Amino acid sequence: MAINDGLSIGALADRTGLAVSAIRYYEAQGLIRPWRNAGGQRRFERADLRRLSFVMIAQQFGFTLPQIKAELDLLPGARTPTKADWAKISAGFRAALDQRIDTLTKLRDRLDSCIGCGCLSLQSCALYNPADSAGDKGQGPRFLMGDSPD
Amino acid sequence: MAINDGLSIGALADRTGLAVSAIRYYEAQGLIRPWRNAGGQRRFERADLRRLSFVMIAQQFGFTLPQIKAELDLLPGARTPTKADWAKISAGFRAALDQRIDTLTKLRDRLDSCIGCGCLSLQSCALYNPADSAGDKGQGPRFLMGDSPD
DNA sequence: GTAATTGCTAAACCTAAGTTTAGGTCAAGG
DNA sequence: CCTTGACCTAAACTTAGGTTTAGCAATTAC
Repeated sequence: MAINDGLSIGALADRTGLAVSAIRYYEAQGLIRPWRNAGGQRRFERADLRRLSFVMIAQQFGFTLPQIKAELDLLPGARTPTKADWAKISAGFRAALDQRIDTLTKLRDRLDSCIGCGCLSLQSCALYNPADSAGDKGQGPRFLMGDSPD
Repeated sequence: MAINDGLSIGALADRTGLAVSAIRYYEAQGLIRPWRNAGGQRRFERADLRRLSFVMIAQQFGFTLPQIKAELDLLPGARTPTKADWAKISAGFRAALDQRIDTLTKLRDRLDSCIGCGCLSLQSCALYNPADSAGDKGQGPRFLMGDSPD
């Protein structure tokens, strides 16, 4: 082990389970800032383990890398999240999650009403509500089932 | 209006709300099969309105285009879904939706337990469960928070 | 009849979150 | 010293679901 401590990228990959390429990519996106040893290789602090864990968890909650970076950048001194930080941030995660569950639940309710009504050619199909989409695929269509107003 | 009936791609775009480019893309993916008029332009049947509506709804439920194509291809004679078809298919949608809601609900439960325990450096963090991920982003990491077994 | 609109194709471009490859360097063990 | 394995960069490639552009052809409107 080198006197000049710090984890190599491979060690960090082993301990987080991330691919080496992913860690380099996260650095390119500004999520971590390793220093370099004399030979130009990346060296990481132990705190980066927590930082990367935070990234992985936040991804599970559906946040994009830029959003996660924004969260991390908000921490004073760009520090790695502490327990107290976590309590604050996780409350936000909780809210985002509630919202997603709520959206899907409403979609399910609309589906249920649609199974019953067989609305494959109705003027206004409850199944399509652009403002409350589960998929968030762009702006989306305005009419359904060939029943646009003539 | 041409004697030789059928909708032009622009008319179909207007009635579905889809972009013309999206409709051509769906054709390239095999979701619709328009014929061509004497001048080589696409002409669509009115049934394609329903077909595209079906595609849009299925997308909301999180299905990919290949999956949607598979559903459509299963219909006898590759026909456009009828009311009876819809009842069958929508039951499958309902199940998929239930599953997604369930996954998110479990994630929320894990988050709740994690807010309380402040587990930012625990050996086994309930927040990471690769087999039940909300994001489905590949295989994912194996350890969290820098506590991989040494 | 002519201009404006709409349609055609093929290929390039877009985002997100990485992976892969090519060609070369560094570090550790014997 | 020498080999092997880990590491380096830059750029290209991947998937999904399309959009944009360029250069023409067909249709429609006046």
